[in-house]
Amino acid sequence: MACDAAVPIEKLAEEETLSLGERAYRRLRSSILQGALAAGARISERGLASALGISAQPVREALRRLEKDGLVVTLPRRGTVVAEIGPERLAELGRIRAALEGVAAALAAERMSEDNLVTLAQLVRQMRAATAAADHEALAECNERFHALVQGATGNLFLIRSLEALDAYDALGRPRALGSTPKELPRVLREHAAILAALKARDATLAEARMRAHVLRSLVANRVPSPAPRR
Amino acid sequence: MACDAAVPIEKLAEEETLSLGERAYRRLRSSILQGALAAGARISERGLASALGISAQPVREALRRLEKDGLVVTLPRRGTVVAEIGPERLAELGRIRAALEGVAAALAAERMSEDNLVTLAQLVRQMRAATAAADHEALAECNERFHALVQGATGNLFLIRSLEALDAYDALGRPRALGSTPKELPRVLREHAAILAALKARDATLAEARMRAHVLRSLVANRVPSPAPRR
DNA sequence: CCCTGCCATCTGCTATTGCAGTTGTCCATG
DNA sequence: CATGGACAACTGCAATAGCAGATGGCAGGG
Repeated sequence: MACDAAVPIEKLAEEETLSLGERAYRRLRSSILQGALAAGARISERGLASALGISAQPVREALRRLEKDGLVVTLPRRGTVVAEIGPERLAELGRIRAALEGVAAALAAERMSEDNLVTLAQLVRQMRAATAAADHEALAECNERFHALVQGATGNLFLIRSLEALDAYDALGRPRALGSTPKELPRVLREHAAILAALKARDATLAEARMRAHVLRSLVANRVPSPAPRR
Repeated sequence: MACDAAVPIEKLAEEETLSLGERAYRRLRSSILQGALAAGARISERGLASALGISAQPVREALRRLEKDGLVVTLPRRGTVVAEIGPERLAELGRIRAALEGVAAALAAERMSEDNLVTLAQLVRQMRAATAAADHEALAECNERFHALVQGATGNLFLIRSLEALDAYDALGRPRALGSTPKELPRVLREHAAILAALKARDATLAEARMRAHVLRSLVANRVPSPAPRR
């Protein structure tokens, strides 16, 4: 079966063979998340289609998926607009995220592979170095990989998808203002280490509690100055 | 603006003016949930379209939405099949549900209206009567309304949608086997009363803990005999 | 008899076309 | 000048037609 082919087609095919609807979805999603499409902006199926150089069908499909994500709302026969999300809703979603990440940690504690635990330990070491060097960028990436690994270890698609959707909300509600905290770096490192310890010990309850508290603390640390308590 | 119309169009229009895609989605979803479309069954866009007497487009749209729900998986260029869900996944989803319902209870404790609390109290009274009469049917309905009210009181769309999706999974994984527990009726009543008390006291932490424990207990009570621990 | 290659058929996917409801504008009218 | 109604330009929605890729059976060569 074509053993002569020495070039690994599979790699580059990842981005090229995706359906147009899929590509439109990802592109639109990132546009919204990065703020290129501000909240409340009106979107037209046809207009967007011609802008992307494709038909209206895939665009419509992408919009439907974004609607399921809650990033967009469609008014029948009137138009589609980018969803808006207030600070109070964002706080609620943060609490939901904390709960879900907690469950993810609990599941991971029960069934995470030893290999994954080793990888997590490596990540924590990298975080320690990044913290010492005050490298916010590296720390943020390690943090992301840490959480992604824990979530992925659960193997639970529903959980992963829900957290991805929450990520989207999070990025949507916090427009461009995620400058990592200045002196909170040691706390982040310490908490991840503690979570890792609980995972290694296969203590689901402890892992859940620590993960949940960690996420909650990170949320209050990262939040914008204040919604200026109106009324 | 057409003030002469004395007939409330809005009511019956609910089912008639829905888009074909929306109707196809609901119909397919209920078919899957009720077991008419068994897990693993193959679905064809064209076939289903002709069966429903509509075009393939709305059907495709419905399938995409179901895919987002996790009720269906699509293999590119090969076909679409109804998702299968094993008992272990079901248990995981139960824990996720418990966590989410816990957060819902916490949010509800903080912002639930007094009217809603009164309604909940009425529901608990009805549950007491149903328990005394051993009316499983009525108890189940009260239970559903209780939880729906708590969830709705949060006003959080993401939370509500996630729990709806979990309901779907639940119904999918537990095919026709939800005969309420025989002698667990008093426990259900007691726990709901306790949750209501915490909500009345506006104690978010307590409400969350009680709701979560309640859901977890209901899950282990309702679960099938045993997945027969293999290995 | 078994394996290999081809081809009819089915699949999801995309483009094109047109329909029906909504909105905003412009002109005629009071 | 203000107001009401009709027309034009949108919008999302649906149907039709045809594309490329995947599958299963069938025939031909080993």
